[in-house]
Amino acid sequence: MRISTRGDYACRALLSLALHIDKGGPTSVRDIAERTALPQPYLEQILLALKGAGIVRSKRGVGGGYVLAREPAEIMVSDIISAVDGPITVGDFGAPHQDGACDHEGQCVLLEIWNQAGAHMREHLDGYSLASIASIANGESPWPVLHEH
Amino acid sequence: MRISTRGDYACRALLSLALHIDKGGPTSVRDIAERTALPQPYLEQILLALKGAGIVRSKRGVGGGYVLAREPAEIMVSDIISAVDGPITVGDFGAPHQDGACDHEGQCVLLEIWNQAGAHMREHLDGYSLASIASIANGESPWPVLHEH
DNA sequence: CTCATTCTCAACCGGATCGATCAGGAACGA
DNA sequence: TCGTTCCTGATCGATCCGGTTGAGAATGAG
Repeated sequence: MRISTRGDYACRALLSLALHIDKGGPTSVRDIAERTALPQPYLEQILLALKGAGIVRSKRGVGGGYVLAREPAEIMVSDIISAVDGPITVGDFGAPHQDGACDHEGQCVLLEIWNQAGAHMREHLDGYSLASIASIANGESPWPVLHEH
Repeated sequence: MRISTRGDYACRALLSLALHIDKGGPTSVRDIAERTALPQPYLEQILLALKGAGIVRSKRGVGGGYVLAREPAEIMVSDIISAVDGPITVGDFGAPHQDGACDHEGQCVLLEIWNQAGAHMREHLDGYSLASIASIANGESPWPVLHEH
């Protein structure tokens, strides 16, 4: 999985929403763009995708903007990435034991290794919620201890 | 890191070399292409990159071809991927605490998460050598137990 | 009702990358 | 000298990516 700037931008925008969640009301795209220093028109497009995935809600008209649709603790980085960058996989190879991908020598084994890598990735990104990132950013929480192999 | 077909193809080709290592002599690109069912002209290009990275050696003229430059047990999947697909990272964002990437809100934290993901990836791909893959493919070894998070 | 605000939608663009091919050229061995 | 085989570099079409543009439609303040 390559994490594109879209995924990064989406996370930055949502992190900004999470950090200012006390304000209660919606935040306009313009404000988010200013706080995060991201290009506003591009950000609009990304927020639309996040809305489509049910991660944010929107309100139009004056005083409108975007709000997180769930609690920050229930929005995982993996959700965000797959909403804007598509499913979290490491490559677009067929599944093992399908479409003849394993007809030659030990190639199934390689496919399985790529799939494992994708699964690792998903697990890792599933270990961080907006809430946890926000509190690390605030200095309220330390970095979690990571399991090494 | 997105693993492209180049990385996959490179591994398949080298796995083929490892599986037929008993023959001793070099194997021509044509033979490798036939055994792996990969497009030969494309494969040539990939093998050239692998040669540049010192993973295979080549011999020209009749009876020429490619040979693994090291023991299969000493060639890691991570070596192969980074030889043909470039460094194993998850995205091309600047390093944390550099070029102003962390000027806005808690964005450093996100960068660090991406870097961790890349590191995980590298470790995972560093856990398989050509030799281990070959013996799994042969049924001589079982799959290793994976650490879950 | 009117109007500025704000989200929504769709097209578009330049550049990069990717998978793949093609056409020689250069080394090597018989 | 000649065929085999690697080597080099150019090229190609398709796709994606980061980003812009421009018009439209809902909303609420006045």
